[in-house]
Amino acid sequence: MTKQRLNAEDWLRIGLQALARSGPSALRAEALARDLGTTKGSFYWHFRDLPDYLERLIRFWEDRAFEGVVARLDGDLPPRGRLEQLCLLAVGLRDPDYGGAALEPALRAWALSDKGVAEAVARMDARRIAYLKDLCHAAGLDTSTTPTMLYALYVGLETLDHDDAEGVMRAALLRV
Amino acid sequence: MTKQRLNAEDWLRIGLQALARSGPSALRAEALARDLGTTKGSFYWHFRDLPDYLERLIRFWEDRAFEGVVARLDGDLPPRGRLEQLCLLAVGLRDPDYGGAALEPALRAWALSDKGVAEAVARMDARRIAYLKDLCHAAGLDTSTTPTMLYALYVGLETLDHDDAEGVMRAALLRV
DNA sequence: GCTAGACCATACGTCAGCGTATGGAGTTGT
DNA sequence: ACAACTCCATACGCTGACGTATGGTCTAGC
Repeated sequence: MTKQRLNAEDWLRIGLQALARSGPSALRAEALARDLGTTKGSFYWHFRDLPDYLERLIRFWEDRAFEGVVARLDGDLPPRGRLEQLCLLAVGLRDPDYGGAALEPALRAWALSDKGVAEAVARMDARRIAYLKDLCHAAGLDTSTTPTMLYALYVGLETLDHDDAEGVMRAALLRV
Repeated sequence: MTKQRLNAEDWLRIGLQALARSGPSALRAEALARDLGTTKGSFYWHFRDLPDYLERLIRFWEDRAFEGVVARLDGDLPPRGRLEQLCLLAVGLRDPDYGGAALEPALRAWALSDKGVAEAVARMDARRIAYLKDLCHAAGLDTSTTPTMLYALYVGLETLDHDDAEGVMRAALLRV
């Protein structure tokens, strides 16, 4: 039932899923090939080598992880409403095709042993916090600690994989 | 200047440091031996094999990570004061001999690919959150979301390795 | 149907890291 | 001094994973 001819994006998607499921050590050509029901012959057709694949994998994530959430925001809401919607969206639904909620903790894990990944994650964090800061500013909230606090809370809830992450985030939003 | 005869604890300490510095992939016998200025002959003298070492490493952490912080609390403080002291201690000083602030994110990274580690981390999380819940209860605070919120914030700040983690935590404590 | 190119399977060389075997050096007690 | 024990160095075989080489299969276009 799995498709027989693959393209590079199939390999990248399965890579994010494997990363989310089993951590960075799952990013090996032969193991991914098994997941896709093929062999590494296909892998080395679509990618020069493993570093090439990993580099494109991290860019694949980076190209989607910011827009994916922000694009869903309701532009008609006032700043405060958009802030709350953003925080609740972030801790809520994720796309399982791209690794689901476990992806980003695994990415941070990967960043521990790969400088390029660490830089990509740092860029993403900075970008998101800057966006949160703008929203807080527009909503007339404190901008010195609140944006970082909300973001750290998001990262922590994601890491802990807490059942009622949304409830906790909601309680926190009542207090900012 | 490094000591010539080693014991098992030397290997465990260097293991936590390597884990914190470079992630789980650094937990290899020969690499650790280089760090200690010896060879894997010593490693296999003190440990049966790698699984044995890793198992003892995780227990080594588990035996210290809870008591290490709680023992420093000032018992004379009222509950609310102890809660605040605990949160600020947690995001603050760490023992670099045992891996420093980067250790626990690396442990969570490791947990992604090792079931035993995942269970140990889950036990630790549950234990700490239960302790926080007791403190919140004694302080007359909400116990449904606040303990998890404070803990997730701690985990997030630790993961982000934020410069002013203490300031962010302090701001959060003003609002619980 | 045939050819060209895109895509995949398989076999192989290479290397890193595990675990073992064995001998040797250092230390302690007598 | 010697024996016994603790601890470490080194050489070796083995496995898993990377990357290459080479040939096979599928599909599009004519």
